[in-house]
Amino acid sequence: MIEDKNSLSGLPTVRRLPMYLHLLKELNSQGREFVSSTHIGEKLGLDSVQVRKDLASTGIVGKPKIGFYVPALIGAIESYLGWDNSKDAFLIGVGSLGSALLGYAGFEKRGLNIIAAFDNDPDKVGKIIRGVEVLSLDKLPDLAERMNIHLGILTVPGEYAQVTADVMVLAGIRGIWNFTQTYLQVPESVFVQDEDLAAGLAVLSVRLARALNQE
Amino acid sequence: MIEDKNSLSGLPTVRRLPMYLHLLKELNSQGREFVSSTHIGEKLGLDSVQVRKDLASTGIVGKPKIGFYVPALIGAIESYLGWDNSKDAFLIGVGSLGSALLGYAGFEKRGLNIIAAFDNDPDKVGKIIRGVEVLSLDKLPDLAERMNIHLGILTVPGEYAQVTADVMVLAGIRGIWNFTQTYLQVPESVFVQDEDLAAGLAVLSVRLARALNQE
DNA sequence: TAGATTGTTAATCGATTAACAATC
DNA sequence: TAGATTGTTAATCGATTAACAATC
Repeated sequence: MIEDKNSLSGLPTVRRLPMYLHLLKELNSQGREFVSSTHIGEKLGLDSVQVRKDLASTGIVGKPKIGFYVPALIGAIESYLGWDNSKDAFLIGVGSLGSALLGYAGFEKRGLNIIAAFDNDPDKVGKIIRGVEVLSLDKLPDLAERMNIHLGILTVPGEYAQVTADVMVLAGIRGIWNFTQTYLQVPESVFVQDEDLAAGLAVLSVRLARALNQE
Repeated sequence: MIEDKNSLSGLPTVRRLPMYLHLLKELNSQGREFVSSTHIGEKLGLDSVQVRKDLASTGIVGKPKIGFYVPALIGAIESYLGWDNSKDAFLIGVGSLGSALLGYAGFEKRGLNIIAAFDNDPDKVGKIIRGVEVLSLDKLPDLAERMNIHLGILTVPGEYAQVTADVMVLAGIRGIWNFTQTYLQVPESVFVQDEDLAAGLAVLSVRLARALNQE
């Protein structure tokens, strides 16, 4: 079965699942056992039908009149997202954004372990930033193979994005979380997940302009 | 005319505009005068029809057989996004992500100026981080009014997100760029732009699992 | 039982893609 | 002129929302 690598089907749902998870963990820590889709929807500004459809995609089944058992729901979402399994990753480019991501506590609790960082700057190589050692980019191919790493977080300056991605692909990286502005050309076997701050800023800019002009 | 604040119409286009802009500036610096939608599409992995439709939303008009005049296109996109006008903003929460954003050079060239940062931690108040002074959160309401600030970047820990947002709204902030995981309850007159790293990580996780399992 | 809630099927909505006329 | 390219109108596709039967 061939899957279009640009297929976005189901992705809006996948993007909402972390919101549910966040709320459910809060409810769980408050000792709440059951929750209805109506309640979740109210808390997150979503329609209850959409909540039920999203949750159904994880395979969970609720009980009429009662709702969903919170611990089971948490487990189902984490399992669906694979956040109950550990995934090792490299981070490439230890600038300000890269450094911030190295210290982001949210990765670990979602199964993502950054086990090494890489940079070309001799001033940075050898340092330990937020508990992660910074290595020379030369060492990436060898290490990726030996440690069986398939995932890379790309935070280099835009002008080096493509050449760095080429190195990563050759080293066997199969997924690139791309924080640069550059559109990466990669083989079909590799997927790129773009995380573009500028896209959010664009929406923000347009909406702010509308809000300030219209009222 | 009442506008639904949750309206997403046109937003996919708005989110793609920064990509075009990035490419066009590169072409411009290479001295290229004209570019076709086909060429843009090839460089960015998009269909040429979609490129034309996206560009048309900015009001630009191309020339059959020739394409679009690059400098005019750059100007049209920047104007449509309002990136040619300066917008002042506050940043609230000077943790690792907040600090990284303070140093993000991409904001300035898109018309976003962070003119002050706020935090409740006495160790941080009074410091200057990446050229921006960190002030006590107490001072936000007074300063927002005096300086006529309507935009806030929220990077506090999740558990303080709602109370901090409440303070911001009372202070007259009209737009909140929300980097926390918390869904914010705000009045209709305020818009929230969520920027959720976990959403991207969720998509990445699901796609990586598929890629590694299926082949 | 009655009513709240789930889960499914159908309708709507918006965005993308296809087809094609207009134009330099 | 011929052909490449734009811009528009129609068709398709996927996601959201509405309607409603099933169930505890």
